[in-house]
Amino acid sequence: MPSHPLGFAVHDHSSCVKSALGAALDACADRGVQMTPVRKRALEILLENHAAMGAYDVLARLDAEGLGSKPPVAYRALSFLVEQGFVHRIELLNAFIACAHPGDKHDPAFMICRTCGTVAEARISSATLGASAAQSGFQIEQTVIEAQGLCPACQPEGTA
Amino acid sequence: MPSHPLGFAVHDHSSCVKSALGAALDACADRGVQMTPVRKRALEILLENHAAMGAYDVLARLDAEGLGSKPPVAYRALSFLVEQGFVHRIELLNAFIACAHPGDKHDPAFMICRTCGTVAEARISSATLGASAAQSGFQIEQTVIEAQGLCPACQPEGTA
DNA sequence: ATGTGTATGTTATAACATAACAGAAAGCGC
DNA sequence: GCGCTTTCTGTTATGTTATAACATACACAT
Repeated sequence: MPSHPLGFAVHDHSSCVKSALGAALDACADRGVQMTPVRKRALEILLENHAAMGAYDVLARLDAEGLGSKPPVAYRALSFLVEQGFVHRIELLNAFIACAHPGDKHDPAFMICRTCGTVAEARISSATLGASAAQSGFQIEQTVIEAQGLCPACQPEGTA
Repeated sequence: MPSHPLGFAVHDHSSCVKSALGAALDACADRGVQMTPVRKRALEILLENHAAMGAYDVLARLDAEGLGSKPPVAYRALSFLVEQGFVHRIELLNAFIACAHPGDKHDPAFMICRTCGTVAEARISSATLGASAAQSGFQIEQTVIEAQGLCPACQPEGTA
């Protein structure tokens, strides 16, 4: 059982990095967009880190490798990756995380542990929100669904 | 029809301000917390404005009235109001808005128009998210549910 | 070779947020 | 009243996140 759909469990990390990167490269080819060195490295950094990172954290690593030292470099790469669906932005943390379900574009949902900072991406439907929107005539383009709380590992004994 | 549950319609504004303020004062009395002048005025500003405002926008108004000119003044008042459930923070906008359903604490959901900036608070259940969380053992403490898109008034003709 | 589109490099600054400490005001026990 | 504690406010300084604006490079087509 190399991976868990909800992210709070162990998994085969190096293989998940490789497959996600491969999927991203394929998607770029399909869509006719460019996976340039900065963009690719930014994605790798997020995939390897496997946790939410601030834009300036990503920038620091890019800088260490000579790939750019100014904020716009990081923000532009991250914007591209988010647009393409390879990376998600987590509003509650002002941070970014590599997508756990690469390949298909989707609206993500996250569970964020306030103790250890672990972020798990969940697949959920936003049907409830959609129904509410339809009722009022609102046309949804993007949804943000984030929960903060305690992950299984950080809960006091007997509370889980 | 003075008000609409989803916020994209007209309503009796001055009465909604008064009733929300009254509900907040009552809640403070019940809970033994203080609705000080700065806090009260910050809430009134948000209620009167009836739209999402940045912390610095609120601060500018407080400053104009001699109630404080430094960022911590605004952030402290807003933190208090959010804690008490009188105001919600909108992560997508880094902004604050007076609660549309004062009195009972709840996890809010928002629909945000990207054209006119109008924000509507919706009552929705986060049951879907709750189920996903329960499955993985995650203990939710707070949820953020925000949708961005086009409100009825900003949609191109024939699209609604 | 020139134009066009896309991506990168850089400067500067805008916008959002908090740590840390000092002072004032309110409540309480005595 | 007096001293104590708690809570709230005032202020300085700084930290963190994000973007506008403009210059340069590069790739590809005509």
